[in-house]
Amino acid sequence: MVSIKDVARVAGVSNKTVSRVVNKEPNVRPQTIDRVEQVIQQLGYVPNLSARLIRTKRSSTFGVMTDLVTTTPYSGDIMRGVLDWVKENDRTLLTINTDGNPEQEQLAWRTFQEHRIDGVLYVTMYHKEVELRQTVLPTVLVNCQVASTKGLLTPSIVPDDYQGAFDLTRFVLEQGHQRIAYIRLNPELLGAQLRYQAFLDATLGRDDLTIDIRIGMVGPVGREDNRVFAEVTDLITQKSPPEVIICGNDEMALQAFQAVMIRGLRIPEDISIVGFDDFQTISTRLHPPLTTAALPYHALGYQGAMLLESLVKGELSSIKPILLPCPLIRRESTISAFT
Amino acid sequence: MVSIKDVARVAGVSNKTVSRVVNKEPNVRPQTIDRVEQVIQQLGYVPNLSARLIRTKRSSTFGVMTDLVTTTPYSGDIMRGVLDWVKENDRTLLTINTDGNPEQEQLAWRTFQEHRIDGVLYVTMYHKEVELRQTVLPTVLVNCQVASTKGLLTPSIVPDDYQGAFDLTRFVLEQGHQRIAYIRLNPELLGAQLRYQAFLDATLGRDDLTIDIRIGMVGPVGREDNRVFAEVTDLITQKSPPEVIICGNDEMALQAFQAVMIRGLRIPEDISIVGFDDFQTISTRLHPPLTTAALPYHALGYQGAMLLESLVKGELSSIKPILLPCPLIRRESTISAFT
DNA sequence: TTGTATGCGTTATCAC
DNA sequence: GTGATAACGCATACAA
Repeated sequence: MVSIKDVARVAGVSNKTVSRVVNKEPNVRPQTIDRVEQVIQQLGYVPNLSARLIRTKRSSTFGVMTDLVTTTPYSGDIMRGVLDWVKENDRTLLTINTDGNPEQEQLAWRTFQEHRIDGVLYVTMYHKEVELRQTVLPTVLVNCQVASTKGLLTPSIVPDDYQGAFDLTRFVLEQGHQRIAYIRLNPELLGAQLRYQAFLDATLGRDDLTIDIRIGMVGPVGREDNRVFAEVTDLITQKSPPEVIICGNDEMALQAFQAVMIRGLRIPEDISIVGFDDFQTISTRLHPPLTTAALPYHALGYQGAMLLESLVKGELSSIKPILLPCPLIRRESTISAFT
Repeated sequence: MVSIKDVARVAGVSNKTVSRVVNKEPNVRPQTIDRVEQVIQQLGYVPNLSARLIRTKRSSTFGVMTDLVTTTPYSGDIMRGVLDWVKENDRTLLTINTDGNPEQEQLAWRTFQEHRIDGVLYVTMYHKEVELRQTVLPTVLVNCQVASTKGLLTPSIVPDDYQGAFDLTRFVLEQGHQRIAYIRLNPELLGAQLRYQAFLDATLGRDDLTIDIRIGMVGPVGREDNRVFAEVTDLITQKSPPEVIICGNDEMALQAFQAVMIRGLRIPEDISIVGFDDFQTISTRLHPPLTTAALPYHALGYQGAMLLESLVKGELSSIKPILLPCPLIRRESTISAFT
């Protein structure tokens, strides 16, 4: 492989001059620059970042550690966000999948150290609480947060499930609906708890409402027992069925749609349905398309990387978790009760 | 940062001896090994891979270059497959997203060279043909193949869309159906062409069949105009509607399901529906679950990495594209015409 | 404006 | 079995 010395020899200059040209340092005569660049082209010289790292101690590389336990495949957009930031900021990305396994995480930390990574993004594919064993390297949590108070030293960025669900519920109430069904997500998910709590808070003190709460899925994350279809079927065959069904997420909304359609009811004329996530393959492909709240996956990754950069540079002022809004996406699966 | 010299000094041995212990080379006394390992623990020494690379010229790192233009989010499983192989084989992975943009690809190749990557996986998120400008590094194509004959030098691994669609069609015929509708995918997709051709070949010469072919989506990949719902509605309101609808993929099957359900028809009693991809969020969440063919995403990534390893080692005998089967997944959205 | 000497953390060579 | 020393490709300090 051709090195800086080869270039220097052929160009008839010293190593240092080549180095200056490559790194665009000042104080080189334009003619010399030209000549050196010619030789670089001609020999196909490409600088060796590893050699540079030994001297500078800055790898300009971030590591991503992820569990890849996914509830919706769109969470892959987090990675996309990270990759986009990294590309725009001349860094590179080392990715390791640990399946959420502590032993594999241990190995991952070690690998990152061996590569002299500048910082680590600890990414989970669904919003959850984690226990962080070690942070030998500057670390930012993406889509997850530490439970214990001692972990407050690790900055994190998460979606604002509470705000999203609160806005969604308020929207439904503004539509004038009074008989409301709520299908809960797997309580194991942190997002499920936040969304449910927001629903309760947003409906608090409204005694004019009739609220029917069901549990849609239970069991270990990713392999849960799905009861949504049965629950919705039960709901709509009651004497006085709900006017609107709020589903814990879009995947559940898909189930609800089918249960309703098979019964010959129309959406939204007979019953309104809302989801959560804005899982596009579902939300935009349903007839009618789904009113939901969007999880800001791409932004989580992008801003998470940004956050890590400022952490690495020591420019981070506050350490408290950053909440990214989940905007209400209003589509045609909901209708006003007043019309 | 603590280096090999620090360990050597504290342990009272030479650099080389520490190196021997770290790399598990022979010819070191057990006692010496113990002592050195103690000091390594004590000082928290972690070898610097960059420094090692300078000497050995082997980075033990693969690069992944991907366009991330995705038709189904499950294609992320390709990355999962790659990550799994890489983890099991003590390599690390550098990922760059190019959005399929040639200029960004250029930069990506350069970055890989700067890092002295051992080999590159060129991954596309849907099965397509690509033009490869340069392969300065050992490269394997995953989920894509080169169009021109000169590109035959680059090994590739792709799903066998043809086989999958052929088997699926044969399965439908064995069920005894004679009035068949086929909803075509965006013809831009290579998979769409292969699947359609397989359907034609599998039904060739069967004049007892009534075949109705529709185009479900057209336009640029990822932003296409979706006409499936309208086409299926049209199909089933005809005088003699099809007994089975073969959809280009699962996402289209979702549309077909809704069009059929809204009309009050039952699946599969009144009409059978099949998809392609085994896009789980859809295929297992439909009622009834969908008969389809599975795209082997994980295997593409996993075996692609394997392929790259043998290419790098110079052990690759044949260069012709590897086809991975798309197995038939038989679920309840289809029924025999004889019952 | 340019060059020389030295050091980074590791492995390779060869001598002891 | 073990160690001294050179070498890898580059950057830094300093000299010219």
